[in-house]
Amino acid sequence: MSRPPRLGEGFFAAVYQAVRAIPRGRVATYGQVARALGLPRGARAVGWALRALPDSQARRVPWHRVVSAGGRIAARAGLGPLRQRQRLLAEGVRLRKGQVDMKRYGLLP
DNA sequence: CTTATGACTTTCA
DNA sequence: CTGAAAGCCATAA
Repeated sequence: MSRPPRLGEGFFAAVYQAVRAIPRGRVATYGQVARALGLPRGARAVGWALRALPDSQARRVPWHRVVSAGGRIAARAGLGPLRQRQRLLAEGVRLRKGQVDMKRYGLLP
């Protein structure tokens, strides 16, 4: 049987896999994830992939551990930012002025 | 093929 | 600290 066309199969999967590798209680930036994928300047593309993250996968992909440069929670429509904040707090990530202290919780130095 | 979009990032005023 | 602008990347249309 032939496979159905799977757009962005590689890239999306790579992003999700990289995000799954972020340990509980730790966070990484979009830029760091992009780097891990070999795209030093593909931060926006990572955001695109997470935006397209289906609820089914959201269960096993810790998308809330991905933040913007400096530890800020990326703004977007809906309750996303609020839920992200709650999830982070729930696993012990303290916020400093609404931002994550990357020195302490950043996965990478 | 060309445009437009967005969970980004960095630089500059 | 704010905010604008430009650069970047994968997709969507």
